[in-house]
Amino acid sequence: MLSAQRKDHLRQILRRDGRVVAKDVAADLGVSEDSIRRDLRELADAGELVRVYGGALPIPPADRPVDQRASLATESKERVARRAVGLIPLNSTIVLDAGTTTLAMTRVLPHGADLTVITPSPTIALAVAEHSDARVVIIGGELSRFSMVASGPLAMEAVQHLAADLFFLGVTGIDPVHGLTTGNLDDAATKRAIAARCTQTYVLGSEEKIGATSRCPVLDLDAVSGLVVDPHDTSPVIGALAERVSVLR
Amino acid sequence: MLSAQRKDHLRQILRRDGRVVAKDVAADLGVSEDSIRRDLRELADAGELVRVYGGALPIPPADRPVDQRASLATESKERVARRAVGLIPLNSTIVLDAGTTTLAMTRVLPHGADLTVITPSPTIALAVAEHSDARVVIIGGELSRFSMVASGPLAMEAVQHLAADLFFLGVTGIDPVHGLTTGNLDDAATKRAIAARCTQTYVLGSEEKIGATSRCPVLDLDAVSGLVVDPHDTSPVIGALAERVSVLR
DNA sequence: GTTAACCGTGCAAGAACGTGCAACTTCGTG
DNA sequence: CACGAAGTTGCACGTTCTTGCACGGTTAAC
Repeated sequence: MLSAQRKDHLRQILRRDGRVVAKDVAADLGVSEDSIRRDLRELADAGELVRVYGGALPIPPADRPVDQRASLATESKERVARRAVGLIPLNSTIVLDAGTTTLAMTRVLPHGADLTVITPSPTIALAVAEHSDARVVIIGGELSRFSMVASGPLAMEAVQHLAADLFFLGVTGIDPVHGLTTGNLDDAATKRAIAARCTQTYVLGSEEKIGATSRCPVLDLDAVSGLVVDPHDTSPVIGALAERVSVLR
Repeated sequence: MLSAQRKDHLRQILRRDGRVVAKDVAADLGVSEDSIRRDLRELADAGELVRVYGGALPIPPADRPVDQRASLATESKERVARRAVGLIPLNSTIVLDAGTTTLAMTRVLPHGADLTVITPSPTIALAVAEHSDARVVIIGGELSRFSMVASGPLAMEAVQHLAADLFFLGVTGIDPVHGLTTGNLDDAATKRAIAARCTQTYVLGSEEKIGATSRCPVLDLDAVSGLVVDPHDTSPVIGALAERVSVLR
């Protein structure tokens, strides 16, 4: 096991789980805890994580350089993103919708997982290319000014030619009564078309979406495979949602 | 075992396993570790991988040639961009290639000109949407890691369905003998396909491209409608180019 | 306050490294 | 064909880096 590779592994665990336990990793990789501790110390010196008793944690947002903090999602979105990334199997093809939560997902995508990421959003496409080694396929079409996503007839046609395992759907409203809603009619149609071409569809439900309703219906709650929510979210609406859809937290 | 053959083998292992362990490969191929180390060092010098203690790893995504974002447009590029934008008629449909010069064009696009801008580059798409009121159409396909442009079979197919008045082509080499060249084979094919679907093609020739030659031929000089160069550029090569193509400055 | 887990440091063994060198091959030239 | 130049390869050498262990101090938990 190469030292550099070990560090990559540590970074990945940190991104996936939000923490690193030195002892566990040492046992996992079959090396001494000393080596892990040394790696963690070096990564901490490089400013990539903070060392704590027993392992390491990500750098708290407040301590990060400002340029990083500006483009950061809220903590709720980051937790949802982490949970969602955990659903991605190796060697799979996934579709990432536009949105801040999916953008947060791009930062915690696993390396070396042989992923293909399809997206209608130029922003997401660039972010995936920058942060991971996944193949990136962009769906063409006219950019909707509303959401900066390819939509319209060109996009609808492009969608007909794709197929994927998972679709991570972003909406602006998730409500037990009104279902999944978003603000733009074209976008809603594109989202539906993508969902129809994917084996499973998961909705990303960060805090502020739960219980909200927008103008354009996208899908019914029972039309999706699951709803990924913030584990820390205690909203009672989630209980009501759970009666109609499988809730993952 | 030839050195070049060995290097191919190393590249292959790196792609397959995501790492190379010098000792293992040496044993596998029946050559000394020294030779493997030499090969790895050369591949690292060529920027194909990063050398680490014990072997080598792929280049981390963050360090790849993302010249688009990093480098600001030089003054030469800005003058070329301004001259090129002057060629755009009202109510037209144009294709903007990827590149820093086209990126500079997005900042000086006219407002209220009822433009449609088609592009295979997510970066350009976002820039156009931000700086102008043009309709933006993005060409889908697999993102080439080299240039962050949609290319490959999907892009080729998407290109067949478009039509435009003007194509502003970006290349990395413009030479009287070798013609128009770029660094990536797939990209070159995409550029050719786009040019075939546009009434006119103009090449953007900022200073550093004039007289330069890259590996992959894109088009002959006489296959394009014109070459837009920096009015301040006094390179004698431009004279030689003018014999084969109409030069606009 | 006691205990067990965790930490940092120093150290020695081993692995990997770069360099210089000699033997060998390849290639171009006379 | 002969010859020399240039390149490649493996080996030897000293150097650097990594690793696991031992030891004593520190921290968290009970």
